[in-house]
Amino acid sequence: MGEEKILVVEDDKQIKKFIRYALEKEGYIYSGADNAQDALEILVTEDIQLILLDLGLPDFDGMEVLEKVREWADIPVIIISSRDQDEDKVKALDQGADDYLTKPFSIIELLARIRVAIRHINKLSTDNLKPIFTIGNLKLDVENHNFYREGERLHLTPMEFKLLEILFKNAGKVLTTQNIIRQIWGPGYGNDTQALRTLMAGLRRKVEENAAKPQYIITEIGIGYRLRDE
Amino acid sequence: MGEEKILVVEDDKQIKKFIRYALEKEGYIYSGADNAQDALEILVTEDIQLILLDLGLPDFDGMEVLEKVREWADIPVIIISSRDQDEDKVKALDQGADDYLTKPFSIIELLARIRVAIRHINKLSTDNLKPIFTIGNLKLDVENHNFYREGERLHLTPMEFKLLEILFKNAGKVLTTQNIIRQIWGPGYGNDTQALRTLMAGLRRKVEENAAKPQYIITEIGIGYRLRDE
DNA sequence: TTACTTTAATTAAATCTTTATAAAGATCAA
DNA sequence: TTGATCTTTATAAAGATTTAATTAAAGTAA
Repeated sequence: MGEEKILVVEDDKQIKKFIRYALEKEGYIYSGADNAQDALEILVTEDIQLILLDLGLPDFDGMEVLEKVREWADIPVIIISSRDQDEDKVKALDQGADDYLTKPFSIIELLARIRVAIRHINKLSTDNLKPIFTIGNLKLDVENHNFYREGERLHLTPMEFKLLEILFKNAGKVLTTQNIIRQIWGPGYGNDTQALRTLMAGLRRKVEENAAKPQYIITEIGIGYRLRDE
Repeated sequence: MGEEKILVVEDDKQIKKFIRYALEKEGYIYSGADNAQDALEILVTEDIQLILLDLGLPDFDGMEVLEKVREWADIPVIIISSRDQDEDKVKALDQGADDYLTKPFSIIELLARIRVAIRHINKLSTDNLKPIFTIGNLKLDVENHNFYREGERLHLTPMEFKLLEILFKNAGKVLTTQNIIRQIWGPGYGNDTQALRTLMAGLRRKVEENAAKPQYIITEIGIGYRLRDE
């Protein structure tokens, strides 16, 4: 999130500076062009995720840039223009622009519309929001709620799954029993370490080859547990 | 193309009439609601492709409609509002709206922005278009609304079909009961897991050889259901 | 009507908690 | 270092609780 590279095509230095400041503050990577020629150059050499395009450029009309981009890629394009005629907006939007802002515009609106555009591309690429953890021959797919050992899917109870997820999220680190208990049973739960031990025994029976000699879930006596992560 | 059904949520009869005329002239199918209540009602009963939403509604705030819709589906929403404060725009766009137009707006700009939104959903749906699902000896033809087991066509009730479609679309993943309920009955529906269980029993009787030992629709106790996908 | 959906009641199953006991590790005096 | 003792952890099994499946009956809409 927030690491998208945005190309700003605008000849007014003042406005460009202003936009650059706002974008970088939000965590985006900025790239700038003063004219159509440079913009197209940057587009083929850099990995741009979104374009902010002014229509009034010194060399070509911004519409030509839009046309060239659309021949070639589906990068979202937000037009920023001083032309406020409806016909201009319609033409640009039908030419493939994703949004159209008229100058002067507020920077918070611009940023919100950038977020909308990025949401759209993320939906296209069907990003996996939740990670898939893999350690040794164990695999935990949190998104789809699946656990595999040596490629074979094994059933975990809800609490076993939750416990294993906590361990995976902190792989390599030692978690205190109290910490784990609080994460599973919530705060206000007594220090019922016995319940955790029982749960742990059941989980180990499924995770480990030999539960008596754990290879993954290591006990740190007097402290808690740790998932081996080499 | 041009046969999308558009829901217009707006209490001003004048504006609604105006928009209706424009939409129908463009070949869209019009559907109208005066308030939030009716809007949600229509959303669960009709197959809506796009929503034009006024924020100033008589019963609830339009933002609540937006929130409910987003809990449940990815239908594009274009806000049409007389509130022209930047903060309102940012809030709505971040809440999941796809565009924001301030009244008074020109009808040609509205139509252009509708075309942009529809372009987006068409891009989404052509990328992951799978009209006929097959798993084991089950076949689901969503396009023609047919279900086959071992080549033999079986009748499913509308809700059974919808449920099976959801399962097929997420084959291999575990779907929570709450998630399934929302997808079938729509937003604002209580956590009536019992209705789902009954529906599931009926579906299993048709899908499974032996409903007592399901081979396809697996129960993940404490979580939800999963369609086996190997 | 007829087919479908929802509600309700009963039965069944899986999961969670508790308890008892065994095993492993730590401590300390001689 | 050794062995007695205490502390901590592991496992198994019984009981309690939660969750799901099934069936039948009542309500709804075409």
